Amino acid sequence: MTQKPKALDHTEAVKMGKSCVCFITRKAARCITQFYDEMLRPTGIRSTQLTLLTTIKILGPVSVKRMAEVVVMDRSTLARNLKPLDRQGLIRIEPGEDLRERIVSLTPPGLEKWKEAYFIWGQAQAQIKDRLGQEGLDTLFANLSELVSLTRNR
Amino acid sequence: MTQKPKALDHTEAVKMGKSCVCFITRKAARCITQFYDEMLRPTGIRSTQLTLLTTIKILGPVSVKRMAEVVVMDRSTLARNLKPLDRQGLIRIEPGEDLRERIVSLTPPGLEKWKEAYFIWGQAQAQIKDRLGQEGLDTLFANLSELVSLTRNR
DNA sequence: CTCAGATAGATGTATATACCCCTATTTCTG
DNA sequence: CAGAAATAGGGGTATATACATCTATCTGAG
Repeated sequence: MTQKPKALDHTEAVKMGKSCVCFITRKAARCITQFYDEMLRPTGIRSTQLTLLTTIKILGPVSVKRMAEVVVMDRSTLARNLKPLDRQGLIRIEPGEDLRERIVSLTPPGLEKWKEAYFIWGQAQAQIKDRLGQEGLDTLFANLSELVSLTRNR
Repeated sequence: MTQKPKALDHTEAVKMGKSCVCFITRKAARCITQFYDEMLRPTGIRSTQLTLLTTIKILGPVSVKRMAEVVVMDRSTLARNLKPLDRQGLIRIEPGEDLRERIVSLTPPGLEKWKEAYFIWGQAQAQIKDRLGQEGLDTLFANLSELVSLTRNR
């Protein structure tokens, strides 16, 4: 059989374009982020920031290190992502008892902002649910969680 | 019934942390990107860049505008993401017949780099498949594609 | 043919992301 | 207890991402 390198390359490229988990996941993240961000626009915060506010709300005063573990984000990334929230006065960052640590907590304005954003988040989430159904949503969640743990525990 | 605002807030926050599609998708994208990037490290290119090389390979000489549509990426984002590839000499960017357009194409070194990276991509993809199974992979793809089209066609 | 509107990119700005290396602490070991 | 090892963050660097706005070019209506 004669080989046709060019054609073979092309087939493989197409296959990759259609089956790359990294590509589709990043693409979906871009799209879904835009969707939520657009809805959150009136609040002045973005989806990532809402995630962080929520995490702080749940974990109470918490160190950057611990937060980073929970949201599965690089420590330096998280520290930088916290800055806009700090600048807007939505969170407080102060040294902990262990002076190496920074303890993050929600300010009263931060709590208000969270409530405002949570309301809109509910609307965005409902739109997604309308389209995927609760079952589709559950499957998606299970799949993505699997992906996360797959890449974490190696 | 007496209301307990604080406790209610907390419950809602936890619910959001556990069910936010945007959060889980972004988290998965971070994890999977790190996974692929780590494997691709020896090649000197990253997963996003491999995606772009592949797209260029498939679409042949193509305008930035068209490419952006295909990969579902903002035009300005794409233009900036192409720069590292251009700097490394893996792609060529030149004016099209329509002088407003920039036409992107793969250089011979770019093709070589693509082949090298494709090989590694296959290994990464295989590891994912081992864990999710072909079926799980298909479901994941379907779910995420649904998410993309959901946010695109509104 | 001319000019108004549409289109493709480029640029400014801001956030998001991670790696590497450095510093300040803390903890552990001899 | 003193010095070594571990740990938490900070800052540098580079890429990834999008929106708003600007410029150059093209196209279509008159």
